[in-house]
Amino acid sequence: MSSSRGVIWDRPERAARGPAPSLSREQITTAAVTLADTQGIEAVSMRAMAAELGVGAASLYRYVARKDELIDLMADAVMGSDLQFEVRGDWREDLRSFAHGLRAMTLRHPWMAVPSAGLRNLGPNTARCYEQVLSAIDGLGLEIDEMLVMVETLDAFVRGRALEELSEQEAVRRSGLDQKQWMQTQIPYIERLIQSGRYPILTRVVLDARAPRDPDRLKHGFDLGLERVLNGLATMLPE
Amino acid sequence: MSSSRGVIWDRPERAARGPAPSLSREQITTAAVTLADTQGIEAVSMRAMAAELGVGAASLYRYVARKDELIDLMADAVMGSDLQFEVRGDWREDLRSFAHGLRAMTLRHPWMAVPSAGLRNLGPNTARCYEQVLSAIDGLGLEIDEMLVMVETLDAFVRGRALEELSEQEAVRRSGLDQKQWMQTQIPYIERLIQSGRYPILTRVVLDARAPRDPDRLKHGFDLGLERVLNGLATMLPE
DNA sequence: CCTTACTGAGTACACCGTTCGCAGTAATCG
DNA sequence: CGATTACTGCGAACGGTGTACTCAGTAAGG
Repeated sequence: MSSSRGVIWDRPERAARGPAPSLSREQITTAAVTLADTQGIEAVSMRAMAAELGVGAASLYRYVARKDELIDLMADAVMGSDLQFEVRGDWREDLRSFAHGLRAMTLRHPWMAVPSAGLRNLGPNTARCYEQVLSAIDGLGLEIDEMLVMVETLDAFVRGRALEELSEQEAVRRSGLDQKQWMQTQIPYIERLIQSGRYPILTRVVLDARAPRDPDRLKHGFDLGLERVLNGLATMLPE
Repeated sequence: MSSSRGVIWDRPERAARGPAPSLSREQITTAAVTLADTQGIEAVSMRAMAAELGVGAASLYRYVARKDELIDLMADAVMGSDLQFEVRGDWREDLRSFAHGLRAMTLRHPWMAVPSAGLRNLGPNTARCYEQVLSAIDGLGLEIDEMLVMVETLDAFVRGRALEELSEQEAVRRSGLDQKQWMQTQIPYIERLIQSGRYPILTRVVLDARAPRDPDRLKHGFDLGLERVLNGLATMLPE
């Protein structure tokens, strides 16, 4: 049930016999990514995809065993084309570059933040990215297991942040309202929270913190947190 | 469109006039949580919920404006009843306790890891939890904005880890196979990756690392990463 | 050249979230 | 005490969804 036979990356794109497919995986994938970026991931339905590509809905199942596999293709394609970072030799700078690249990629493709598109199926592009980031901390005297912990920890931070950063944005988008209007719907509740007196520190957050009023608060929070995480990872290094 | 009027936490549960509702929010919420825990979040449909509660599907819309609100209720209920941690006065121990509690909660309710159930709508229980964890780092000489960064960073790490830890488990569950069978479907692909020779470090991971063979690898990775993150957060403290 | 194995796709099934309208009921007001 | 008002439960229906089945058509291998 997982798929007709094995992982999609192991199935040949074109069969040995029979007529040539009228579509390519790449064609389908880029169409899906464009649709997801512009209309949201929930707009990527098999029928919508088929319409976009000018074929019947059922035809797509010649290319993909289940919709999940389409998502896998999308995720790996984006990892290949949109995740950019540099490995120059300074581990800290390199990991920072990776983190920024991963964040930027996720913000460009919000649907990448949801777990259905995780590293569930390690596509070739995804594998290349992790190979690259691992190479940035290779030769520092770390065991391979320690290297894994390091990358997984950083990855978790970035993805967790992206989740936080996108959750509000997604809530706004789904409500159909614009940012301002949505804010208005939240204000009365927040005020009631404050007036209840049961949340003194959250009250300070709302009243005193710069963050809620800073348009770049998410970016700032990310950058500050990232430096702390990198500080923490530095404590893993030998000596 | 966001909801009939305002946030659900601001709407009274029972109307001033008319017959008494035959269900309560709590009843609906606990039924939904149980269903999500046992059958997966995608099994939580309005019809299934209605059947479970012995009412018509449309009746649920007397309690909830959209399905999203039901998810909000579920998330906040779990934050209230299943997220346990202690604040004793040692900030590091307290944040560790929070992290462990948050991870345990997420593993017990995998659907909590997806962004649709994030802190999108800050329910009363969710607010109480964040109030509590903020109190653990109050009085350390940090600005309120710095306290926010600290909590958000830790939260991001834990949620990101939970996403990683659950993604495989979710993939297995959705495939309908058991763990062993699913593993078998992945092996040929992994072998091809290795044999391609393009991923030398990933090859070392597969061949040399203890992690892939360690049944507790996820817990270990979490604990190790958590200590690094806490080390990093310590570098935020004044002096 | 014929067998084999594929491709495209119409149709159908079993779901899904949500809306509408209507009958019934309880609290409030005059 | 009506009458009014505002609610409750919910059957039916609308427009979607993923996907299985089937069948005709086509290209390559032996």
